[in-house]
Amino acid sequence: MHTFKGKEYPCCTSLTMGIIGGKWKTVILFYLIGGKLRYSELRKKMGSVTERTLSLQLQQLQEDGVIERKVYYNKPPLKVEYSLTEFGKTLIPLLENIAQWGDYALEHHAKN
Amino acid sequence: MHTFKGKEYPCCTSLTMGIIGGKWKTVILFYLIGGKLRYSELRKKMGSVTERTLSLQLQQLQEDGVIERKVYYNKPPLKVEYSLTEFGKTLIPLLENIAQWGDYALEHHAKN
DNA sequence: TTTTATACTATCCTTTTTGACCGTTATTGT
DNA sequence: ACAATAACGGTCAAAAAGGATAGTATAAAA
Repeated sequence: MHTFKGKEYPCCTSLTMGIIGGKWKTVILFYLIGGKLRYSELRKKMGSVTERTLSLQLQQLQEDGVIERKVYYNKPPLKVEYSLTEFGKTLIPLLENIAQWGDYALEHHAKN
Repeated sequence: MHTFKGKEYPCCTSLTMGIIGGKWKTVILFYLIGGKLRYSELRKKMGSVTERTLSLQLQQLQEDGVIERKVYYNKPPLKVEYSLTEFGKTLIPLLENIAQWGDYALEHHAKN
């Protein structure tokens, strides 16, 4: 049994999944590999997500320390940018692996 | 938008997560890397899972074609063994990557 | 002046996931 | 005779995740 940021996980694989799991987190992280993005840019890239869900996921990723949020207060309109932290960048090889396997599965087993 | 086994995913990363995501699936798959295991062996290794949840997860992994179930009817007691399919074996590098990152996170960021 | 854009938050609700607990069939060990 | 093991499935309930919709503040654009 492992503990990370106050949550308990039965295995090191489930710890990873606790951080990047769920319907949208890997999608967000995958887009952020390319560099920082504003809230609205993320939303456009991820067509079907609702605003509430997106901001919840962003909050959780921040809490786990994998992304950071920077606000530019000078001269509205408000500008907020999200990016991977140094810790979050250690996820990049894994995220690419996940994306590659998804592509592979589609190509080789997409009968239906 | 991608479709796999009748389900829709907005991104190739979420397709992968749809197959290996959830609280227990990576744990099961990770144990199966070492070779086939009986239902009861899996249960002992995964202390806190309930039987119903374990069998549900096993069913879903079968439906997605990553594990297979073999029953030995000759001479009860019933014996059932689970193992990775050839398709499931293509997940091994990814699963190891996931486990390694979990370990890494624990070592470097386990303040609490 | 109404609309648009930005970056959210608040409610409420539905769906999905997970857990607790019990029942089943058959056989071997004590 | 009775308990234990094996491998589940069924029912109910709680918890977690996700979606729909609307509202906030500010300022620039039409």
